[in-house]
Amino acid sequence: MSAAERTRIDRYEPATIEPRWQRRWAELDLYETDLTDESRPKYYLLTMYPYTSGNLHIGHWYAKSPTDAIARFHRMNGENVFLPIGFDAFGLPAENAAIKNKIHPRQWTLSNIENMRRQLRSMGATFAWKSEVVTCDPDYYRWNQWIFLRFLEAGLAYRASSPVDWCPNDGTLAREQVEGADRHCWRCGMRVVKRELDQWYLRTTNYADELLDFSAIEWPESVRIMQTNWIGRSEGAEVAFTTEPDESRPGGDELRVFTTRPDTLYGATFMVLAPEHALVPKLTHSHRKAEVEAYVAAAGRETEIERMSTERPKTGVFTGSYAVNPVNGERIPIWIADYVLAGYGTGAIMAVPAHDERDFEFARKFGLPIRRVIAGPEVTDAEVAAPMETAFVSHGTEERMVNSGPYTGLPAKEGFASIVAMLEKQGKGKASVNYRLRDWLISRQRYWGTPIPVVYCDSDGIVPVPDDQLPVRLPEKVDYAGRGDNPLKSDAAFVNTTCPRCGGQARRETDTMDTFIDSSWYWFRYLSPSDSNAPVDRKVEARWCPVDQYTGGAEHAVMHLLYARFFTKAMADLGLVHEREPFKRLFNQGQILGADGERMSKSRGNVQDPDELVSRFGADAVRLFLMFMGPWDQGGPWSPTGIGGISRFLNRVWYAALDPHGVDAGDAESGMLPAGQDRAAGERALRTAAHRTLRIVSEEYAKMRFNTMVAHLMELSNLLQRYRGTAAAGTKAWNEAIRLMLLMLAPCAPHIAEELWSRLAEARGEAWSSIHTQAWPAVDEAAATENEREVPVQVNGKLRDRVMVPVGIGEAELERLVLARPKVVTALDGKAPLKVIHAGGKLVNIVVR
RNA sequence: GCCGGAGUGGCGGAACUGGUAGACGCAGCGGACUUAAACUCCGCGGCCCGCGAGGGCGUCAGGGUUCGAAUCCCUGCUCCGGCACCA
Repeated sequence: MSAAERTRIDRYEPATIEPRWQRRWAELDLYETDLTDESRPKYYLLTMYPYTSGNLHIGHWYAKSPTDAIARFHRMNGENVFLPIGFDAFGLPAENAAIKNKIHPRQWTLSNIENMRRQLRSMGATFAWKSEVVTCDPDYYRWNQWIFLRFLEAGLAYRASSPVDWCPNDGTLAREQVEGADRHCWRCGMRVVKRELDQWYLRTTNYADELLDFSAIEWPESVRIMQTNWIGRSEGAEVAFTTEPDESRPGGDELRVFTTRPDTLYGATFMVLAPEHALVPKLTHSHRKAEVEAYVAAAGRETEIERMSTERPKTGVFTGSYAVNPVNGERIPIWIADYVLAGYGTGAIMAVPAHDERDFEFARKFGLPIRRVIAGPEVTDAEVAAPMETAFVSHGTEERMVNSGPYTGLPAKEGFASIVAMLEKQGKGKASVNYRLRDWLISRQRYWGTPIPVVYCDSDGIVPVPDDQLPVRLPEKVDYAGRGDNPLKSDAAFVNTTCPRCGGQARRETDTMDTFIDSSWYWFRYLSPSDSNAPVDRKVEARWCPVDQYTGGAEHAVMHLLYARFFTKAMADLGLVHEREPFKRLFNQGQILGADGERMSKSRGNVQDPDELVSRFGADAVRLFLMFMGPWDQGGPWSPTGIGGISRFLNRVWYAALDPHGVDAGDAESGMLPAGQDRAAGERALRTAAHRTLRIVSEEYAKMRFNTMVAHLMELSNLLQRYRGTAAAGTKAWNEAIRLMLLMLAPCAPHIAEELWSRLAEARGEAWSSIHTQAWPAVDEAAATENEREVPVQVNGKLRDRVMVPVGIGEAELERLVLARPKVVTALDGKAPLKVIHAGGKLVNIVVR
């Protein structure tokens, strides 16, 4: 097609058509969901709401374009789709910006939201904007407070003093918000230190076992494994040792330990207590006092990083006391060492150096005895007696017990059970389960979050703020005064209040809630965003929950996704909701990295701005390109080089739809039907291709395989291109193929599909009705079936020929045909076939010797 | 160290449940159109040998199972994600 001819019809100009349709769709409320509509099945689709950083980057588009395509696909398939959007609007960056630019966090956040709304709209996505929630809105966070008060009443929230992870920027952190071997803050990267503080906790550990049960949800295995590991359930036993009396002390104190290896109890040669263990002062012998106190003090000063490093050699000191092993009455020394953690189990262990690597290292260093009590099936008596070079940790049905009194000779697994039973009988222990999971520390020492709704009264202690006084609002005027400190603390008008119980003077809690509280129930709020009676409308929730499909990044596997499950279960137990799982299906999309393969960040200067791409190529091209890049769960480095190919594809669709008879200049063949084809054959080929594509594409939308879905649309477009300008163009079959192409394109490239749809309707003189309200087309199976098929022919597994055969051909017939092929005859080289394999009509393999 | 996942052309990637490796696209090359360029269109394209027909090799490496392996099994290497002394 020459330039002159091309101007005969309008060019494809995304910059003019896209905003026009976006406006039109919004005017028509095309994507607002009627939550009361019960005539169609519901489909609750949720994408993780963005943090209000101010700008969307290409990663947001990568996450949200396919999500929007899913929404549109399901809507076309007759479901009532709800795809809400909102903003995660509390958090430290707002405060940092406030300090730096002297702008109020609220103002910073709200203006960022304005910009992000504009950017999100430019995607042309089907978000139900009228259901939007913004978490820094008092109408939202008052329900954080309300739910917190219900948790408090139910004993699910409590205040406790313990050593906590403290980040100089973010204040205290939950356990899962501290990352890496160097123990840094997940958000700002600062190293954390330990501090002893009074803080608020939520009892996530109450739900440890239920959180391990994933039977009601379909989540990626990797996430389930991560959560399982994070919860870290260990089955074992608690064993009571008793302290020995000596010349200065009476003894008789009970020292309980947790062990996962009761089968090794005869191998315990010493005990180790965490330096913080309550019995340490009492057990310290007078002549060891100085040394022990110095060690405890040093351990207290150390940062977590030093203490937790596995590289560091073991340290510890002897207390001077001894304990008695309940199974054999043996007297073993009690040590303290910082490799034993105060916060896990009982804060004390029995050390079995022969069968635990850490205890082994410690015993070696301090010359403590190492006694083997478990041996593998091949180990001889002589070897059992020989000194050990490493700890032997395996214990299954193969391994047997040695040096274990009456248990000697038993398989380790049996010994485990027998010893636990014996301990229980004698009252010296019991089977016990421990979890790595800790309760969720939610207190944060900063301004821009939800105030924790309690006051402290000198006479009444901790008093919850009554419901009718909610929300406890953040004061508008904030004085940062240049300190990194929480400005609420120095805000007298906020802090000083009266006790709701006695009316006397009281102080408000100045800590605010972890922002993960906000995201732990936000999808419930989307269902009734302005309900002023309850956080969740149970009627609507009953119909719409759980979320059918949740999409978002894998980085939230053990934080947000675990908190959300905990909240849902706790809220269900409080009768606030019906469902015990928040998200039925989860999909983790991959992450888009910078062109350098590194995480996109302003400081690296590798951030791709989507606005710029949209103005150059159009939203449809950007969306399609992101979907085409590769599997959605894979992500990868950003490279814009391929986007031109997508533009070309959309252009070809444009001209095929509007100008079927146009022929582009090319070689002499163009504009002619393929050799041997008449118009009818061309039409048949078009119909077959269109319906086969529809069959595959429908499946790929459902399976979220967008990259191959786009590839198949391109194949169909290439075929249309071949017939464009031929006698088959503009025929009924051609128009059908175009129609199917537009319908298939509609979920992923909504603007161009709508534009062409409306132009074609106009050309036919029909009234417009949006392509996005059309039903997904049905495959014409008769058209999609071909009557000939190509069968590859192998000789000894090597491809030698291909034959076209009628579809229903019998094996004998096919075999005769194949053996007569010249290429096959040559390949056989006169040898007689030993065996002929028909792989279900898909392939023929002739085996010769 | 432990637990996951992945290694396929110059690049992104495709290949159903063991059955034609490299779909689709990018970059590249040749051609048409153009005064010219861009755009657009037609064609070529794993590597090696060959004018060609064709042949040999080829999915991280090495071994195995099978008529047949990118796909299954064993051993090793590399990369990515998670965990960080949890007794």
